[in-house]
Amino acid sequence: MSLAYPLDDPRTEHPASPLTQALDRMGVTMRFRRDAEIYAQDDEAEFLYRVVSGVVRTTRFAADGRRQVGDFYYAGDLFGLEPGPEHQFAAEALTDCEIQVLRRTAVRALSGDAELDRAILEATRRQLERMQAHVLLLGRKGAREKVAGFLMAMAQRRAASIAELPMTRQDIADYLGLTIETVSRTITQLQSEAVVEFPSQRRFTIKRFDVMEELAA
Amino acid sequence: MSLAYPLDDPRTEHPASPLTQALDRMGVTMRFRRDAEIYAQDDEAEFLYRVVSGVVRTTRFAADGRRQVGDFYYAGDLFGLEPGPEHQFAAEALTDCEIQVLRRTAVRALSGDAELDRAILEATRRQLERMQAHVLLLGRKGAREKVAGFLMAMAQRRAASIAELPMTRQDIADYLGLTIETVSRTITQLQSEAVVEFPSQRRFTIKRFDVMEELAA
DNA sequence: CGGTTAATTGAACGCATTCAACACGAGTGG
DNA sequence: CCACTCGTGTTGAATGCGTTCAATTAACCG
Repeated sequence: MSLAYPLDDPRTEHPASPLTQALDRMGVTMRFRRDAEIYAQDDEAEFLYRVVSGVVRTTRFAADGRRQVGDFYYAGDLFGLEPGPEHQFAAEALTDCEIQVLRRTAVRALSGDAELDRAILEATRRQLERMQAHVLLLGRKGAREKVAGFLMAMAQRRAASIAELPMTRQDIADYLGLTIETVSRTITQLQSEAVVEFPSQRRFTIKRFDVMEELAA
Repeated sequence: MSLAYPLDDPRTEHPASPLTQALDRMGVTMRFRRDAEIYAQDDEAEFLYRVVSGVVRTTRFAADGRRQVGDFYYAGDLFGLEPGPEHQFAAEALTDCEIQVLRRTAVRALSGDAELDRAILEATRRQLERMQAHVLLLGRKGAREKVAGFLMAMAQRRAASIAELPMTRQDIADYLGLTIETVSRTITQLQSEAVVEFPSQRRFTIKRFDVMEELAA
């Protein structure tokens, strides 16, 4: 079983919050292989999850079969914070990954620890912020703007000058509310305009940051 | 100065949470007239807000001048919970309204009150839930589905069989990532199919719940 | 090497947009 | 009462962009 992407992924080094500590102490680390389901849509929201390595995506299927990708989570990110008793989105392993899992009731038992509560609130706030950014992206009219916005966000996740896309074009399309063909065409177009460069299908660098910023603004 | 909509709006009766109590005790009630700005995009996020009466919308302007409507808030709803030090969206009075305002530092000073923290977390969770629903709406392909989804959500806010739309077609369009013309045409079409009925431009009832549910699913 | 999935490219279509004109209601003043 | 205005909403016709369907190419892995 060889991994498509390295498991150790020292991206955003989150500080050792009480929540991280609680997960380390009381959480169980589980492994999922590519495309395995971590939890299902409409499952009880009874656990809290943290990505140790790999990448996770959340998805929701509409009645007509269309799929909406909610978000992508990288090492250090918390997910499963969705409100309500049931998950609105399913969570799947985009790549093979390690996930720390903690029962919510365990968090609640630890409560009274105001710092822990605050850590969860902060994580929820971050999640909200990302959803707002997603709304902004989806609200954009043009495919160029959507794709550019997505690539900019992906590039920002990486400190390195070259960014990787662990997800397929289909994932990107379902995230942006477009089709694979449109995503592909748009990327090709941005390349031909020397705005971005794709040395391979899943790796890219931004050549004209100004143009991209303008599109993603 | 006559109001377009009644100020007393006993819709969702939120329970008297610690947060509500704190707002009642320490909050200041302010009045805004239609289209007045409650806070600006990129303002410091230093207050917490609660709608007493009237309706509020949050908006964000892109660099190209396009406007994205983030959400609509009714009596009892909390807003201004956005993460980060700055507001991602501006808040404006959609109708004349009364707003209770509470300094965040005041909330923080009251903290240690675990119940209060939990109330804020719950409000943030609800906000997140609404953003997720918004992402789902925006991700939909067709204008029919978007408009139907919006009308369903608006109808659910009202217990009454007849629902009101305090916002303009432009607001709806900017919320759904469409144009006013498309919103108008779609509504006309739904009417001609006897799926919804608009006795006036701002009031409607759903005639074929099954069809609407199918579209909004 | 095949075999399979992912990604790109091409051509025709369809839906939302754009630009423009018109309708409607509320408020104002003759 | 009518005429006028302004904001809001509806309707029409032509355009354009993303989609759809289809075929081809590229990448990955046995």
